[in-house]
Amino acid sequence: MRVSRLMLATLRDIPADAEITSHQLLLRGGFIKRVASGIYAYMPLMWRVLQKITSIVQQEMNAAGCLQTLLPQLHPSELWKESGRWQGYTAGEGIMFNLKDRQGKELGLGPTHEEVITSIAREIISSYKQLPVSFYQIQTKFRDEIRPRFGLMRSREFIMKDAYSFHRTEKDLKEKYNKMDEAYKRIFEGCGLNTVAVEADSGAIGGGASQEFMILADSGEDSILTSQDGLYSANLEKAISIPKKPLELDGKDTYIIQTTNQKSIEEVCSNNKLDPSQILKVVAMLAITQEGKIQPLLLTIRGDQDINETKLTNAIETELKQNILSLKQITKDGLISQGLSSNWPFGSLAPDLSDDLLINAKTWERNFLRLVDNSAAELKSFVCGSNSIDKHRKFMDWEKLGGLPKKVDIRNSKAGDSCVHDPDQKLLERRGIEIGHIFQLGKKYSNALNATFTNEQGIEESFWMGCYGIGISRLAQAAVEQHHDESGIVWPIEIAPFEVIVVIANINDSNQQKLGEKIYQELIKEGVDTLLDDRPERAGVKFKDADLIGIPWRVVVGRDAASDKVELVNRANKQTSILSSQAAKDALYRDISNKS
RNA sequence: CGGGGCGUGGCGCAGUUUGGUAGCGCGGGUGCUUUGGGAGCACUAGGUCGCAGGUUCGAAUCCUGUCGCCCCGACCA
Repeated sequence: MRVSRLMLATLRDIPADAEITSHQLLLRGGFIKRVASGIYAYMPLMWRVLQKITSIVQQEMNAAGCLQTLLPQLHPSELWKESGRWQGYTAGEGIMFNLKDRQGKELGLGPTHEEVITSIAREIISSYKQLPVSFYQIQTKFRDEIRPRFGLMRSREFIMKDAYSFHRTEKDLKEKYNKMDEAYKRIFEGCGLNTVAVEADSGAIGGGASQEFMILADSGEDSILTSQDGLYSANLEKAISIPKKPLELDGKDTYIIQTTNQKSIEEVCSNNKLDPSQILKVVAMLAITQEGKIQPLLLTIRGDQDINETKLTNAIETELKQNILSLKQITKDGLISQGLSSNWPFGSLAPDLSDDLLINAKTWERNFLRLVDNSAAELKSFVCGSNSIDKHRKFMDWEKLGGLPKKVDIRNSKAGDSCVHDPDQKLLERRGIEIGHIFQLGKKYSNALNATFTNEQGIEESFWMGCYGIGISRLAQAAVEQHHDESGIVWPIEIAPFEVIVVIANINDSNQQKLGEKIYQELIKEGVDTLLDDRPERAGVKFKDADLIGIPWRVVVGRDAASDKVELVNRANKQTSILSSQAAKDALYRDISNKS
């Protein structure tokens, strides 16, 4: 391809609406154009990158025995109602774009494809003899994100590879899961990326074991906790750890301490010579379920710890056996709108707060779901609220509070905590961009959609399912986030839009022109993805553009063209060597064939 | 949705406080010069100042409404 015909439109200034480097560089290099918030056009250079990623993914998926398909983007609501996800995905803060057709039938624009693939599997798979089987597709998905941001990192329309596997046994599923784990590692390595695999929550998709693949970057939206020895790493949502030891509180005889105007843990501590680890933090919240139930919650955790909403949501779902749509704080306004007294002793709440406070609630459940985090449950003696304003109780224990509520892990792990696998190891916190996620779904969807096969005994059984995603367009931008310098993008050669750019320094010099053309033609003939910068620009402009768009190798045909000498420049390390044109080509063939 | 910010040629911005001929840099076109790290000179094209209403002799500027975009939080590949 000739740069003169490429519609290359690079920008010198940083577009105002791009925050992170990778987004800025993709816009400046003309790789993407924003069409609306969270909706982007992939321009020719970007499309080449996406195609390269796609082909690496296809190769590994095919090698892992997955069958490529292309599933519809328009999904009938019936399927999503069968799985029970229609309401959650469309109502309120749901992320599924949805519409009605001319008959008034409701349709959703696919954010993910469990329902579609499961409904197909139930029709075509009837016997254990057909199992296992895995399908995958690479295509555009739609999610009406609450807040699109950072270009392709969180867009409303994006390209994703998703795969779904069907098995007769859990063991078989686990084997596949491990195989996919390996395939994923090869894919990311094949794309020239450094990734970290972390344990993850399975989130809205639901199911069992799950693992995310992260690209480490300060701009990442996820927090990752990793042990120093590298043996443990998990997403913050999922991470478990041992919190630091609480300071002992010695004393058996409970008494009231006056805590006037001391609302926060910090205030109570500094005024009464206490440590946050000696205090119970009690939080009143509401959980809104998919069935419309509004459940008041009374949550207790150690004062120096924080609640993890993902773990909390999971714990409540287990308790209530209903899906949670959202969680929110109980506020005075909320109490008033329920016709309840707004005089709750916020700031002095205790785990034994009476259900009587809810007795006149209009739409809320009239009792608290009480949960206590392990960190608080383990305290022998502690300070806690007294359920009356400005008073706390010192030297309390769980017996005096009428026993321990349901014990759960709803605590955020944090940097500095000890690891479970080895308490001598401390957790470190880093930021990451999630580019892949593999799940063991189990039977959640096959049960919901009644997708069964007949086993050897002639008995119908639901499929064991797995699901495996890679954000193709996000991966492309994450690659830029990981590989760039002050001059622009430094594409890993495996996914670069072109492998080589031949720059004719001065197009008016016929020696340069002829030699440049010749090298270009020969590289093309050898199957090297080559770009020829044949524009009548000054050399400096062409160098700047080549650096910005990040082509891994640059061949400069310039002053010494008459004596068949060219310059070979490595974009990543800026190393330059002056070679005969043949030697330069040989060097390129060597490097590029090593990589592919 | 809550909080913050911004909409002025393709891109980056000034002008808005205090109403009075719409400006600068980059980019585009033409010509001459230059030709290895975003060249110089000259000429030139390109703007309903997001949109709608209002106030005023007069609105980019003041008022009201509305739409869009970006950032921080809840969502996720």
